[in-house]
Amino acid sequence: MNPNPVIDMPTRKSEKVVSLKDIKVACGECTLNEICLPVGVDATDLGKLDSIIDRKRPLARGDHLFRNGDAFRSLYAVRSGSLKTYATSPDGQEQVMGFLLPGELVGLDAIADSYHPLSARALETTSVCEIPFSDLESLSAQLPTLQHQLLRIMSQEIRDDEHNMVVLGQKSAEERLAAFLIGLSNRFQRRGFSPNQFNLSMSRGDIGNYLGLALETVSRLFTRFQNENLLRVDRKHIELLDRQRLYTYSGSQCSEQKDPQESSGR
Amino acid sequence: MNPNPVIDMPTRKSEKVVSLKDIKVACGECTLNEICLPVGVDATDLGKLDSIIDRKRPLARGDHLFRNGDAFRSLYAVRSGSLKTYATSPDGQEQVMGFLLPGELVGLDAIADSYHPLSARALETTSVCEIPFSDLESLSAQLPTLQHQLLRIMSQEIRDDEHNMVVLGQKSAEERLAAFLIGLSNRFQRRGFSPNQFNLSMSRGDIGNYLGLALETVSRLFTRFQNENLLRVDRKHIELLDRQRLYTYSGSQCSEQKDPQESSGR
DNA sequence: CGATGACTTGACTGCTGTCAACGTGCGTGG
DNA sequence: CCACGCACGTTGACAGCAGTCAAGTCATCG
Repeated sequence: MNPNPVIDMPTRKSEKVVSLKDIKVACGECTLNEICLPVGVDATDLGKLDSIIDRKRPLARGDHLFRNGDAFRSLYAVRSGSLKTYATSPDGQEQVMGFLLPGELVGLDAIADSYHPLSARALETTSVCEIPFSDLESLSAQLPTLQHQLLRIMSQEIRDDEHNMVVLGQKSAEERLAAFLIGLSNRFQRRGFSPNQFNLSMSRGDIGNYLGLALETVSRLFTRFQNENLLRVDRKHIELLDRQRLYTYSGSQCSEQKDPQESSGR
Repeated sequence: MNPNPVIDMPTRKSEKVVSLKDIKVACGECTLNEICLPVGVDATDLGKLDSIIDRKRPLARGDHLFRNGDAFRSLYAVRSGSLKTYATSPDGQEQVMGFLLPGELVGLDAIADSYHPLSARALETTSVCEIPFSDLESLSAQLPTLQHQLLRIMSQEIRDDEHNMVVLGQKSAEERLAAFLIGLSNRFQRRGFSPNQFNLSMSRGDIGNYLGLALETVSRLFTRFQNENLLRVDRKHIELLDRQRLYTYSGSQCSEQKDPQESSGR
């Protein structure tokens, strides 16, 4: 139920102090290392990367990883769980900018001006790896594959954002939701989860906000898609019944988060 | 009229072959070097950067710098003129993704998968510096300031794209156009042009496409803004009469392309 | 078991897209 | 130099998608 087959993690509600060693899992043993920062980095160099990374205690649902305006010191890689990032407008309105799944990097937009333009909040129990940026920069200068992978990840983020601009700028409500679901499905698949069945960790309101739609519209579309036998939805649980047709619904050219790095099997 | 006070350039219509030396201007002498890739790179290292950069002959209006699907080998820095980037959907539709002004880098979205996901086309006579990416990567590993600046530029791009997502997802038509004009104005100012008076090198159709609006809507808004004495518009020429009020119109929180690097004075 | 928050459904309004006609400026060619 | 044609831009009429407001339902948790 809780999408977390990746890492053993202290039981959710236990407040007892957990030794950091217990949740420390080296990149080499992390099942995400084929889609995360270490891609292409060989075993010996992986140790150097490991040594700068700090595995933190899990965040509870609703906890902030950082807030809009915080000084930028580190990037974070999601290890398990999920996050949302959002901007806050002067009048207090929230604008959801993205959802982050295991293996994805948060905070790339903060490098430019050394503070976080967005806030990041856990949507469920979530653990992250903290990667101090100055260390990462030094290490990148020494490890060409690491430098390359960092640039690739940032490039991929730019491309994904461009894709989102198309979705937001040109697509109808139903196309947006379809594209969103296909994108999520692809991302889950890439992480070894079922592409046809998953739980949404975010609310309807978050989805609507992210897609530039009213939450009522999202809700209506879910029931419509269900009536058309495209999918089955039960509260947070989604089952895609006809991924192909859903893809067509999305106005095609939807390939959000499609395999960025094809290196080893799986 | 032609926004090009930056670099001497061969006369527009002359078809005679121009020696490459004639248009070769080293980064050190380029007035854009305070907002371009060389930021922070000192004089001696600038020579190394220079040596990998290839200054090409100017593109004519309508020429492609690269096309969707082309292999990725180089980034390009705009030296003078302007470009638009756009995606092409399966059905041949164009989606404008951005407009590029002097000092800005094109092609950052192509690093991830080694081909260009977008096409780039000159909106007017435009010259660019070609920067072979493999050379840039090697050099970055040697020059920490160059590596840092490259990461900053990519981070800035991500942030700008996030800003655009807010504009497209949440803003009304008038807010979008106002935000677009404020953003352009800021970018012109940064390059030493007047922030209150400039020429649009792109068509109404391009603007609408970029903002997710029908070109008719863009046209209507221009006349409305003019009637409200926010600006004066004559064909391609725009004069902003009340930047403050236009900013308010944009739904605020608009700071697209605001001063990224504040290092040395003017 | 009641309260709270998330979600669903309905009715209505309005913004913005579409279709269509018309105006305007520029380049081409006579 | 003028006339024509074309591309680009403006303006108007109308319609439809999606937002807003509002009421009602459902699940979860104390």
